[in-house]
Amino acid sequence: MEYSEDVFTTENAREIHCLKSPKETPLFKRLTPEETEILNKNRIQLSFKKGEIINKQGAFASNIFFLIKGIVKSYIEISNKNLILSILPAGSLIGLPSLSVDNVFHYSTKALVDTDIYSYDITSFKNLMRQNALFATEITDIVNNNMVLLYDRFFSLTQKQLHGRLADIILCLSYKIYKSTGFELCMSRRDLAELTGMSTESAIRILKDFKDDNIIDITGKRLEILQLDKLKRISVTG
Amino acid sequence: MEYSEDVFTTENAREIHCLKSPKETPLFKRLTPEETEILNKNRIQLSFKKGEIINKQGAFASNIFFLIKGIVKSYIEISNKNLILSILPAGSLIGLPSLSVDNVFHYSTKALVDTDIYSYDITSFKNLMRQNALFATEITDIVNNNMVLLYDRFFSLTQKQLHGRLADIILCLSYKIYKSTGFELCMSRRDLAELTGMSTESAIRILKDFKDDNIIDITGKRLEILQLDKLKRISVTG
DNA sequence: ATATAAAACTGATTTGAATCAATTTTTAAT
DNA sequence: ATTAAAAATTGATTCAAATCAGTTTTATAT
Repeated sequence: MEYSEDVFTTENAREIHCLKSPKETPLFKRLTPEETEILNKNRIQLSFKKGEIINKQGAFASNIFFLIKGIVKSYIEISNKNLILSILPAGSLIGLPSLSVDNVFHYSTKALVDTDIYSYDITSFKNLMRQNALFATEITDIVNNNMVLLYDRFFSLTQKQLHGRLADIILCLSYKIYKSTGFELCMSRRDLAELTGMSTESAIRILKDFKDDNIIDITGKRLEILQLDKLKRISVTG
Repeated sequence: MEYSEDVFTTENAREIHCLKSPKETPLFKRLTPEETEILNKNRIQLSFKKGEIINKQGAFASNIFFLIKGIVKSYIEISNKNLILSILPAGSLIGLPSLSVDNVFHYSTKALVDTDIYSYDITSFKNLMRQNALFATEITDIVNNNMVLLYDRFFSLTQKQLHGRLADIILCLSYKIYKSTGFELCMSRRDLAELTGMSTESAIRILKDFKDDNIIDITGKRLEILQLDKLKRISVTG
C-alpha cells in the first residue's frame, strides 16, 4: 500500500517524524544566479557504491555534501559502540554541524545503496550564508528540523522498551524513506539494532515477535506492514 | 577548585560537551541599531521563581526567550515519562526550533532557580533573520552547537551504563554550569535521573556508590568532586 | 509551630534485555 | 563452482536496572 499524498498533512505526519523525509528543499533556489555560479564552480559530483564510506567522524570537514540520489546512514562510532543517528534519503545535506562547530565531521556516513552526491566547498557555503539571509535562514530551518527529529528519537530510545523502539523505526522507514507499507529493506538487522539502540539478537527476536503476531511479514530483506494500527499502538504504548 | 580559564581550550573541552556552556554570544551584536530597536520594541522582561514553568511543550509558540539570569531545564514530557533535554545557563535561547517547525514549543522549560528572561516576538525574530544574514548565521551556529551537544547526550544515554551516564552529567554540570568542582546542586535527584534516563532510585544509589568510593562527596544538595580523574575514567569506560 | 506533602533513601524482588554459544543461511570473493 | 566470510537465527544463561514497598528526612504551607 502506497500512502496517499496527503499523508504528511494529516495527523499521521505529526505522530511520526523520527527520520528525515525526502522532501524538496527550496534551499538552493534562494541563491541568485551569481551565487549559484560561485557555489557550483567548486562543486564536485561523486558516486559511492553500497557500503562505501562517504565521510569519517573526526576528519577535517572541508566539504558539505548534498545527497542527489540514494540512501545513507549517519552514525557515531566510539570505541566499537555504534549508534545510527539517522537514515538520510535523497535531498539531504550532510555535515551541517561542521559549518559551526570545530571544522570536523561530527558523524560518519555510509551509503546503504548506490549513491550520488554533490560535494560543496564548505568555505563557499559559509560565505554564501553570511551574504544571503534567505539562504542562511533555510539552513537554520533544515538544522531545526533535524533537531526536532532527533528529539523524537532521543525520547524513543531512552523512554521506550524494545518493541516500542522497533515499531517506531519500522513506521519511520515506511513513512519517511520508502513511502509504502511494503518495501525492500536496504539495511542489515544489525543496522536496525544500531538504529534502535539494542543488540542484534534482540532486533531479530522482536521482528520475529511482530511476524508471529501477524503485525508484519518479513522474509529476508522484504518487509510488509500487515497491521499498521497495531504497530502504531505498540509505538505509542512503548 | 575553580577551573582555570583555559579549561575550555584544552583537551578537556573536547572531552566534555554535553550541556550548554554559558558563553557570551555575539548574536545581538550582529543587529544594526534600527534592527535592535525593532526587536526590543516588543521585548518583555519576565521573572520566574524557582520551580515555575516558563513554557509548555505543545503550546503555540509566539515568543523566543533569552535567559538573562538563572538556570532552567528543558524537557520533553509524554504520558508521564519525562526526559530532560538540557540544562540551560544564562545566555541561552529557548524555543529556537519553533522558528522553523510547527509554530509550537517542542519542549517545556522550568526555572531551576529564580530566573529572568527576555521574551521576544517570534515574528520580529524571523523577519530579522530574513533580512540580516549575519544574524541568521549566528542562529544557525547556535542551533548547530545545540545539535552537537545533543549527539553527545544521545550517545551517552543509549550506549553507556548507569555509572557512565551519571559521571557524564556530573562532569558536565561541573564544567559547563557551575564551572567549579564543588557546587550547590540546583536540582533534585529526580532531575538527575531524568537527565540520565534512569530511575530516581538508581540515581541515588549510584551517587552513593561514588561517595563510598570517595570519588565525590555529596551531602544534601552540596556536591564536591574529589577525584576528577576517576570520574572521567568512569565516563569513558561507560 | 504544626501539619502535610514532597523528596530522599534503603532493601528485596522481578524483569527486560544483553551476553554467550552454537548453527544455519546468505553473500562475496577467487 | 568452491571457499571463506559475514549475516541471520535460536536457545540458554546471566546481569543490569526497574519496580515495589516501606522508612526517614526535608521542604512547604497554613
